[in-house]
Amino acid sequence: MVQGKARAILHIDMDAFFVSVELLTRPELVGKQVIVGFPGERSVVLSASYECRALGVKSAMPMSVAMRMAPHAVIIKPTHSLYSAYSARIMEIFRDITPLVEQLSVDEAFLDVTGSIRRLGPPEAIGQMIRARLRNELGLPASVGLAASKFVAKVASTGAKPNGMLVIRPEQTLSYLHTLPVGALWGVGAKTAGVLREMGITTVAQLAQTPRDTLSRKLGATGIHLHNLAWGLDDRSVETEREEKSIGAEETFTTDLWDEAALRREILHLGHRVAARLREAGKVAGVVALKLRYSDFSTLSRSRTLPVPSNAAGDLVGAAEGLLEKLGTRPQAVRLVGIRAEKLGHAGGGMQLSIDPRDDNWRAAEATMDLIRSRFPAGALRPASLLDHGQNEKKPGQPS
DNA sequence: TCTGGGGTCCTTCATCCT
DNA sequence: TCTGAGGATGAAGGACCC
Repeated sequence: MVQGKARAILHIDMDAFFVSVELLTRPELVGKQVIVGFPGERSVVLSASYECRALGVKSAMPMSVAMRMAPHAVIIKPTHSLYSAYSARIMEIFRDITPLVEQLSVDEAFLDVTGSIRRLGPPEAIGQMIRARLRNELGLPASVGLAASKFVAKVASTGAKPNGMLVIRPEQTLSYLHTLPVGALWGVGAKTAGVLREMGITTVAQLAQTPRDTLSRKLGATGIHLHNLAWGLDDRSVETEREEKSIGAEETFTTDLWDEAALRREILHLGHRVAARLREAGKVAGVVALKLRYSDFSTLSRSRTLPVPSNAAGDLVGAAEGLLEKLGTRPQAVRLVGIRAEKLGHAGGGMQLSIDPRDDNWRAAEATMDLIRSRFPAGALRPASLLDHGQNEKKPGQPS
């Protein structure tokens, strides 16, 4: 909703972020077809250079399809630690401009620069300044959208790609939005687009002209939300604080798995990964969820509330194994297994009490493992039950 | 073409409690 | 003691995003 003095919201989105970071150390690949992702059969494209995108390659596309579309592309395995490091430097630059930064992911954020105008000049100039700093200080291209609301700013940055800036003034909002397909709206994916198509709606303009009741009947609250967006109504503010609501880990096997023991080993492995991340974040889990995906891609999840919130791997693994047992025999081979910690609380507020002294020993052992992990490379330490087992189930290049 | 891994949010259904 | 309504909560699944 644009009322009174219009806000100045920037949405900044790095261009082909993973690829751009990799090219910093491989300048010979600039201007070439480059894909970041695992070359394995079951992986997907994480990021593609614009030279690849011109051939139809997109993020999240199966790697096998991408390689067919761009057979000469150079494939680079991802270096997530590097992307995190650059992400931190990008966010530093943003916070140098304004404290009102809402980080959406490693490579994009909203900035409310309404209060920075007196100090730094008009928002257009601030946007260009940020792009220049990203380019000069980090060597990374970014696209910027400027509008009076988060949603329109995001749409604008998409329209600005690659390496550009698009300003949508309040009075231009509707004429711009109504030129777009419904898929441009945040929250319209393949399914919702399909429902809308069946209703004869393929553009934002058509969506805007559809009665709210009709949309509500078909799509529930989503329909009302989309109708608001189609009229440019979005008064959400830039949120600087965000608390994690869940922490999880999952693994897709190179070949689908029937072997019970191998499945349990993976659950043990994932449980330790999740528990370590919980401890690192100073959190405890109130609920543990187990996720299985079968050969036919059908997915099921089961969850269990822990008697006492915990961040000990033993507790997470125990709950996940209990859920697995409750499922009984599996109708198909398993393609993916995952564990997620939910209903997170702060660790330490109420230290877990246990009647079993062995629990304290385990917790002490896990705290020691955290310490060793922090000083030595990842993967140097793992539970004994994971040694010399199950290596063939892992995807190539995946840490274990 | 055949689908990763990390998340968030929403809807629906079941269960418990008053 | 039985029954039904309605709210709160938990569990499961789906859709979506990057």
